[in-house]
Amino acid sequence: MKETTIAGLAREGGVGVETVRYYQRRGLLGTPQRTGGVGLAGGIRRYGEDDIRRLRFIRTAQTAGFTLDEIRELLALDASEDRHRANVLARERIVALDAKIAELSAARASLLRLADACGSTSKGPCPIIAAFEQE
Amino acid sequence: MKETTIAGLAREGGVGVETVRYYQRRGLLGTPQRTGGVGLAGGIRRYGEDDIRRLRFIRTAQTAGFTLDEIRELLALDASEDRHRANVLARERIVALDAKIAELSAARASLLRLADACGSTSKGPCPIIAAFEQE
DNA sequence: ATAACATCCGTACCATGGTACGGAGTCAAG
DNA sequence: CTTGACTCCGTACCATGGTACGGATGTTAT
Repeated sequence: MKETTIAGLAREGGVGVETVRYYQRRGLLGTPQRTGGVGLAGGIRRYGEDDIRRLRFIRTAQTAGFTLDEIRELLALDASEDRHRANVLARERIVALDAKIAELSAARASLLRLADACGSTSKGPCPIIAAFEQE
Repeated sequence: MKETTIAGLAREGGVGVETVRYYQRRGLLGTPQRTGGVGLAGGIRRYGEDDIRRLRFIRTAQTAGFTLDEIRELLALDASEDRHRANVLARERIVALDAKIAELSAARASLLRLADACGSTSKGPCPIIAAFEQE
């Protein structure tokens, strides 16, 4: 069973150590028991595969546009029986995502107009503002 | 010739007055000469169609993922002869946009898997983390 | 000409998502 | 058994893109 330290976890998740710690503070990742440690103090926390999966999930959920607070809810839901709530959150996000994708596609079209207009050999200023006007 | 105050400009651009003022501070919008005003002080600034177009451009450029600093550069470029620079910026952003659109599409697929898995009638927890795992 | 409302501007504050610092403790190698 | 790298934790700081406050001044309707 592969166990690692916070640095290993961060590496596996493609983030920095400080970011892992930040997620812990925000309640997205747990803080395992410290191992070793003399008496009351010290010791190092060890992380396993579950933590890595969890961290990776956080990153991909972020790309889906969930905020860290929403991701915290999703993570709580993952273990709960509330399938309905999970379903609602997913569908809401799909709608938002579709809107965002449409928006970006429109922006892409504008940029293509811009690049075309400013790629030609003719002289003079490039009408940047105008290129966005037919949105 | 339709002239308006900052509140009208903000309304036309779909933003708040404070946001307009923020863009002015950031150098994205100008501050026209104050009209009226007794002696050295006071007077109200008036805005025209150009300002409205400029403000709308800022908003749509933001949806294309440009930062306010980049938008400031675009606005400066709009009047300049540097067609090449404009072209480069546009093409760079198209590449970034394509990547972002692909990312969002992948996230959408994950969410659809999630909604499917959690929409079924069966009981138990909904595997939210797992639904994102085949990315 | 006065009340009611807008503008102007500086400054402060906010949310989000981190990133950095520094002192104390821990651990493995030589 | 010391040196060097890493961990832990609290706290501070950062960038981005705003939002709010408040006093002085300007404008407009009655």
